[in-house]
Amino acid sequence: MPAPTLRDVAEAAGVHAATASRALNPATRGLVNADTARRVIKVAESLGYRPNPIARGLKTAKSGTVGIVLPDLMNPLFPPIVRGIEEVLEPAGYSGLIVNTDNDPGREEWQIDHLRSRQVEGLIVATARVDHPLMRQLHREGVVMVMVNRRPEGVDVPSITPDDAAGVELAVRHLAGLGHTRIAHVAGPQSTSTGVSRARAFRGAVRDLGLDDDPALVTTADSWGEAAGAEGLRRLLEAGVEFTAIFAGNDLIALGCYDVFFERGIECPAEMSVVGFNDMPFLDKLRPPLTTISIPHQQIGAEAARLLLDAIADPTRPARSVLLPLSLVVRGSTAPPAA
Amino acid sequence: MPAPTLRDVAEAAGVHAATASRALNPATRGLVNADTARRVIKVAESLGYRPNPIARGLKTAKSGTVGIVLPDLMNPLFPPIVRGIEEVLEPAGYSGLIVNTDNDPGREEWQIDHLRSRQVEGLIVATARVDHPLMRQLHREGVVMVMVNRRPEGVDVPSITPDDAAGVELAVRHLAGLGHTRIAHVAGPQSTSTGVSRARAFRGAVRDLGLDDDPALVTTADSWGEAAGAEGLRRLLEAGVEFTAIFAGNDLIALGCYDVFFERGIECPAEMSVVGFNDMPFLDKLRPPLTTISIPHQQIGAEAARLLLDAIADPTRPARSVLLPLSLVVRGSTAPPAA
DNA sequence: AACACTACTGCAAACGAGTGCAGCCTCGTG
DNA sequence: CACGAGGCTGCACTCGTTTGCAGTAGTGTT
Repeated sequence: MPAPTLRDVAEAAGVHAATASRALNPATRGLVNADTARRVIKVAESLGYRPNPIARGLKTAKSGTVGIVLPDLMNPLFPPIVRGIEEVLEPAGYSGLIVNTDNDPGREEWQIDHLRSRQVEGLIVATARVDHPLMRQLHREGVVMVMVNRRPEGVDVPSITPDDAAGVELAVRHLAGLGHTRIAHVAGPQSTSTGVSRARAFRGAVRDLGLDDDPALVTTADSWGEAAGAEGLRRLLEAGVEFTAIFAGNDLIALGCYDVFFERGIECPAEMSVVGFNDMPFLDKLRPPLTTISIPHQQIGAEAARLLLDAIADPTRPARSVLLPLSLVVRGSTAPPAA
Repeated sequence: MPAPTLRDVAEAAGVHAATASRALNPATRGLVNADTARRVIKVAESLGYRPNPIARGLKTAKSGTVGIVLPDLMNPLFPPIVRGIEEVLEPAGYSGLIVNTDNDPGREEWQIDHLRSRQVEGLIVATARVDHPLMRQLHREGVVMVMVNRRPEGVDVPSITPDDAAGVELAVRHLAGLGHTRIAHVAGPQSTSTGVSRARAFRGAVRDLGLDDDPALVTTADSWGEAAGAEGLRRLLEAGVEFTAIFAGNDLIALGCYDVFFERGIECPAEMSVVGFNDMPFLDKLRPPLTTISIPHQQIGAEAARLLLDAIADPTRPARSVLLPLSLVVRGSTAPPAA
């Protein structure tokens, strides 16, 4: 009871393997007599024939797999993206091979090497580092790929990114609408592209809305985590700067702020408002529930996969990039400033 | 600049492809002259040769991939498990193909079919449904697999499960140690194996510790979510049963209890203690931070992968199963009962 | 009736690596 | 010097599928 092969099907249908192959492949089906094709298909079905993708891949140099390169699957940001990716890969007959880089350049290189040796047809790269000689090299070598969450500089690669600038403006406008005029920003690490773009957008929004544009109001955390966020807020507080609201570089940094509120007895949102960025799961369970900017992660993944499939189908097509709109989720961590 | 093949290496080294193959494969290296082998290896390296796993797979019927079947990657339970799995798969030269079933039996069957046609060498199955004719059939057909989070009934398949009963006892003992004698249980759905086993363990622990064993103290939620948990606690409250602590079937159910506390003005932990189960991420950010039972998810994944690799290496080996110990994480949601 | 043409099908050669078998050479032994 | 035994290496086939090419039969045109 080994799995039936194409030959078995051909034999049972009384035709040559080549004919069976053509009959089973929709693209070449036109080359064989319609009756014969029908017969072959029926036999294949009754035998429970499944084409062996390995053999097929050997001949066609296509593996039907794409690599998904993440910094860390355990970051709640990524599962929805992966989900979105698979949502479009699957109907197209592709599968995704997921690897974690832990943001370690050496590991990233090793993992991508590993993926290439597995003959992936394309790469979806979601790592956050801002420079990437590796990407540049891969692109030169003709590896088709798309980037997620970051626009590549100088490399002609499709990318799909959330419209951070618009999101930041949404947040700042919300705060300003509540009456805040002195808003602080605990930015993410400036070695990441999102870190710098959000910080830049923050300054822009503050100016556009005519709020206090005081450089002392922004500090940068040295990682995207809670500890670094807490550290950042402490710096601001200890510098004696006055402000009534905080725009955090991401939700984790906002959570770090919560820790500082607790440790210093600051009431949120009565004395201090915060807005995060990303809309991680379970933010609504916090006290107070965190107001944040929601990113359509799943849609990002889906769009990325679509772009990749396009690029695989026609590698010469010029790199198209997509900017996805974000939305503001108002919860309990923002309120008008104390009079 | 196409990737160099075995032939290219052989040619460059002045030997036949067969010799090169043997030289490169540690298992057959002994068959060739040591000097030749060294030379071939050096040439291969300098050419940047990588064996094509597709071609290799065709001949050896091994794909170097295993399937990972999850209900839903977006459930925070699974990423750490996946991480653990890849942690051991990777050094062994294997990769994991992840699929989501959404707990839909039809989809599950389709997905597993898909995996099999991709020639996976084994399956790690982490779906939660309690009956599984499909598993039985796969096992009969000789598909090697291991189950995670659930012990299969009647099928001789290795499994790796957290020691739920011990975990439940840890929780109840903690509450009892604080002085609680009337502890309620909002159980998970009894259609899932963990739902029933935790409920059973709860009754056992209560009896063992000599606490009030009142059937009115346990209710069951009809899903593992927050809404269902809230609903369950409301039922208990409205029935007028007296109790000072709650053991929730999982963390989400505990979160549902938080919602009810908020809506009825119940002080936690002053008036009511709660303990959850699973130790999801960010539980420490809640007010109060949730006391819960921690499951070593990553270790579970790693252990599962090890078991699978063993089974692949020697399919005749009898199914070995592992029960992993859990631990209690005491945070702010538990305190002695109000006097 | 010869011709071109279409429509179909089979043959055989790939794809890249693994492997049983046979042959070669060399060495050691009688 | 002849013979056998190892030690290495090459030949050729295999895995399951795709695909260029050639061949056959049937149809229509002149």
